[in-house]
Amino acid sequence: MLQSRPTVTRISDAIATELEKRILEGSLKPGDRLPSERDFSAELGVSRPSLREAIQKLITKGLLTSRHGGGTFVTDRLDAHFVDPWQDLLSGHPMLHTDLLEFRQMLESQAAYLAAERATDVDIQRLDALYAALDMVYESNDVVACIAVDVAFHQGIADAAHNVLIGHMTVSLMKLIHGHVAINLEHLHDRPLRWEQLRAQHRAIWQAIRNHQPEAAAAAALSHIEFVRENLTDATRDAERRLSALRR
Amino acid sequence: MLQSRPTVTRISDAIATELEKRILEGSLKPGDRLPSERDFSAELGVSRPSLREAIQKLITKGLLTSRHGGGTFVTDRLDAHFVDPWQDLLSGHPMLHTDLLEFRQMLESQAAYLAAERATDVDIQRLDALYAALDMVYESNDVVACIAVDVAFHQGIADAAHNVLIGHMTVSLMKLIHGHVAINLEHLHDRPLRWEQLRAQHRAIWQAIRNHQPEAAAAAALSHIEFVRENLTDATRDAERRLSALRR
DNA sequence: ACTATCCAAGTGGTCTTACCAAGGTATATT
DNA sequence: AATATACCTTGGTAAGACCACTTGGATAGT
Repeated sequence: MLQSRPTVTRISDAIATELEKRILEGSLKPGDRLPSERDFSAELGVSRPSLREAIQKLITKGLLTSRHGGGTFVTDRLDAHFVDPWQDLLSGHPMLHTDLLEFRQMLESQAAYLAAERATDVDIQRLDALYAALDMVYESNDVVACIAVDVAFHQGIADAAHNVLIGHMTVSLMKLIHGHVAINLEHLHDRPLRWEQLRAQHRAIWQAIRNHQPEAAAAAALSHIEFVRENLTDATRDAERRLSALRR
Repeated sequence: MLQSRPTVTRISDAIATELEKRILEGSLKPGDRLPSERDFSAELGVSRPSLREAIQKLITKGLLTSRHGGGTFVTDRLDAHFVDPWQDLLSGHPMLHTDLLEFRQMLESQAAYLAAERATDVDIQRLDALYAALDMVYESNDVVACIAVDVAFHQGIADAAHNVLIGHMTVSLMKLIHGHVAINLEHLHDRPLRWEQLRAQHRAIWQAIRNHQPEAAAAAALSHIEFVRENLTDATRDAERRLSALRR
């Protein structure tokens, strides 16, 4: 295993690029812990020193960190690089939320499109589970759980798109969005009709991806975020109204 | 010797920094050959695996190179120091190029769409200037200038979209893309027909934005990147062909 | 005497084994 | 029940052996 080396003749290099690949593809997510060196070397079919050399390489690249006696972990530097500039930008300027939603609309509709094209059987299975969880949790009144599952659902779609950049971008944006989703769900909480619409939208996206209908999936995702946008403006208007009422 | 480790608990790190120091100080000049791993490890008073880990680290940093059966040498060009983490990741994983272009296609078509909707008079003026410069510089054979203006043109479109995220994202991607644009233009340089197509595509985007035709602008941008994608696959295939010819 | 071939020493690359040191956990002791 | 101890797992280091490749000198053929 792993012995096929394209141009390099150093197996530690092969291991390093393999690990890089797994990190980029997302099978090794930031924060994940690698198997122990002994187990992992056995699993890869290489010796422990070779594995170590590869790990050290990636540590110098900043992709991994290791704690003596603890384990070796994937750094979250990749996401940090993309998000950091925006994080403070957004927190300081709430008016950027519309920009964010616009961007999200583009990103998620494209993700849905590609997911419908490329989703594998395991992707479908994962989405099925996520949708089931989503449907379930909407019955309860646990807003926190709703957010978590909602985010996981959209992230699942992005992963099914099989595009590294889309995957990482979605992760980044979701971290930013977290707060918005809270506002949005809060606002919808006592509006059963719209709550029901939301479920229908998620269902439409899910079905379109399942049936491998790219155009339909993209359209469904588009109108879903469109719905969220309208709702969010409602919500913020309500909030402003309350504020001005207080000032009066 | 060397056992005193300031903050790090990893002796391979200590060795690596020590070697770096020697290289920077000049006691190890570019082109110099290191002692054999066995001798050197004995001389430093460390084990060979530790020395090797340190050497591998410096190899990934680009400071050393090793030839199987030959020896380990100090690299003669020390420019490899400042590398964008994403940059070398991309160069190491060609499969990401397709992902990147796919993402760029989505991003730029959306940017063109929004730009056509929202471009102000000053945006238009700036785009006019950029397009004029682009048209001008294509006459010359200055590839470097072509890249710069090309990037500036696309960045101008992104700015005209008046979405902070799209703007920032375009800046980030353009930094990554720089290399690709070079390959692409290089490849097109002696193909006048395609060169002409490229001009026509830029012109189409520019016109559509000028005339505030969002759909047309998006379509033009889409087909433009599509053209680039096809071209780039051609270019990489050519490059591979040359390589395999050399190996024969 | 010259050339071409071959072989052996030296070098990086890999593997195995063993031991040390730092976390973490479960258990026993108080 | 709270604390402390022993133990197990994990990363870090070391030593020795073997393999694969490079190199250069010795040898054999011309």
